[in-house]
Amino acid sequence: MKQFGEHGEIDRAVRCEDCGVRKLALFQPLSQEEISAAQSFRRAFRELKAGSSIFRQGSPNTEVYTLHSGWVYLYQNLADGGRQILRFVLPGDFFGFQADVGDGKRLHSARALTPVALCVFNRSDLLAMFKEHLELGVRLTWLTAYDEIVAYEHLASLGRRSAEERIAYLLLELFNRVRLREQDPQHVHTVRIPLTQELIADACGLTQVHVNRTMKSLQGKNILTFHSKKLHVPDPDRLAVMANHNHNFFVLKAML
Amino acid sequence: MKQFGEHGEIDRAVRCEDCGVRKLALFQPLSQEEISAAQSFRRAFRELKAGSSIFRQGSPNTEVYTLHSGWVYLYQNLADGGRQILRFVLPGDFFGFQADVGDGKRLHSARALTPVALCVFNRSDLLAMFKEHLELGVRLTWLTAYDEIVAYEHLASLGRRSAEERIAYLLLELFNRVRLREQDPQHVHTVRIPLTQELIADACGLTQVHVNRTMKSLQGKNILTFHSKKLHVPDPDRLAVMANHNHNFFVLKAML
DNA sequence: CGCGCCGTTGAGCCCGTTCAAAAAGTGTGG
DNA sequence: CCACACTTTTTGAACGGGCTCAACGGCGCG
Repeated sequence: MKQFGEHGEIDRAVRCEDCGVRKLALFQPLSQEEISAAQSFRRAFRELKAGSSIFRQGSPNTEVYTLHSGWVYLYQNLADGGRQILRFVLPGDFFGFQADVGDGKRLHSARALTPVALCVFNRSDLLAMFKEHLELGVRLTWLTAYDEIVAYEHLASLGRRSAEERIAYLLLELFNRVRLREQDPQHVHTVRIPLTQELIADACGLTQVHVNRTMKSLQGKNILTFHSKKLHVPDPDRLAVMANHNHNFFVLKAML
Repeated sequence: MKQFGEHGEIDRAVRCEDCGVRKLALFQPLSQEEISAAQSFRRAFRELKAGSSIFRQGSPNTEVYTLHSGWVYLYQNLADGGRQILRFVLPGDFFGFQADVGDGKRLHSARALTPVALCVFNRSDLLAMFKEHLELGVRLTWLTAYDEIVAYEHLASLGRRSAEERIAYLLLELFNRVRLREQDPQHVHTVRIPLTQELIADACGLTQVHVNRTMKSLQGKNILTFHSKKLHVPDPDRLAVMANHNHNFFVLKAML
């Protein structure tokens, strides 16, 4: 048996084959054998309070994670005190896999937005996983490539979109990602999004004050409401028009 | 033997083991055996004129490429006519590998900035490459993860940086990447960068007019000069300060 | 020479920022 | 259940970085 319990507790850890978020995760379309292989590589099941740091830029790049429950965000701190959020991580998502560049240090930080539970793997085990279970390696590559195209969509958003469009796009994306985790996505119009206006601002490259005003305006147009962490979208198609990020919306839509 | 010559000519294709850009490429740290395996998977060696389209968003996602010579850029067209450049591709770089999302269509476009020569591979052969040569698969994953962190750095740039900083950062990055391809990088202070101000604008999320004014100002501060495609940087460290993108610079520096 | 692409310059405007302060949650302990 | 502290949201007023629109200049190329 593996050494669990470094921070988390073994008895609260779910076995991979019984895991409810697995259908969304790294190990989704895999055989029983591959799933137990994955489980054998798991090094810890770690539970953290909201606001905890998971890793920081500059720290050694040794672990990778699957988020079991809660929300995580990846961000970069800038010299002038600014912060850019790079990605929001939802249950089932894989994160923390970063190319090794020279010094083996993290280039960005990860923090728990809510209380979270993580499945922890050693980065150094990945090569062995590759060797023993080709499908796991292929899947890791696919996930990394997927994160890359998502990052590219966000690049286009930050580079070329107005405040209104950026916010609409971010909320639409999160709305759809959360809906995906529901049993009947098409009929869900209200989802819980545990963000503050400041976090939205840091993800969209705007100030909190301007996020407030812009969301007010979106509300005035009956595109969405967002109160006490509940995002309500009466007509997702109208929000998509607002986001003006044509084709990507169809991608997200196709996954529903 | 494989069917070459679809667009390019077999006789101008270099064998992988003799290839000058290989040291920078996907197949860099590999054994002789793996290199010839890579070569056996190459489907074409394709030469294109400056301005040619390599693939377009919406087209089927079937090929991947190594750039043998010239410059390529990846970009996304937006509904309102705007354009965001996602990445500049230099000789030896791998590109065109995109996660398959539902419909198997490209999410962005690629275009030749200069005359280019490409080594073309079939996307569908990648799995076989994985199976037969584990190291090639690991390397592909590493490269994809590397592209992701580069995209994240650009996200931070577009989200949180001033026009001056964005331009300084882009030019510093390209300066260092081109220098890497020289025999004695540390002593090179002038490199050829085949960009127009409009392309710089589309990469930095600015207008061409404002790029012009900002570069003028950088020139006035003796940070750099850029005339007839020649970028001269008297003191890269000062440019790095201007770019204000602290740690990433050290990454690029470490690779020199 | 003439055409087209690219770079340069000017004037005015607007989106988003900055600074500041108040109001409205939200959680905690008594 | 209230008092208190802290976080988050809301609102106002003024500023400014980057945009828009427009015209001109320069250079390469057929």
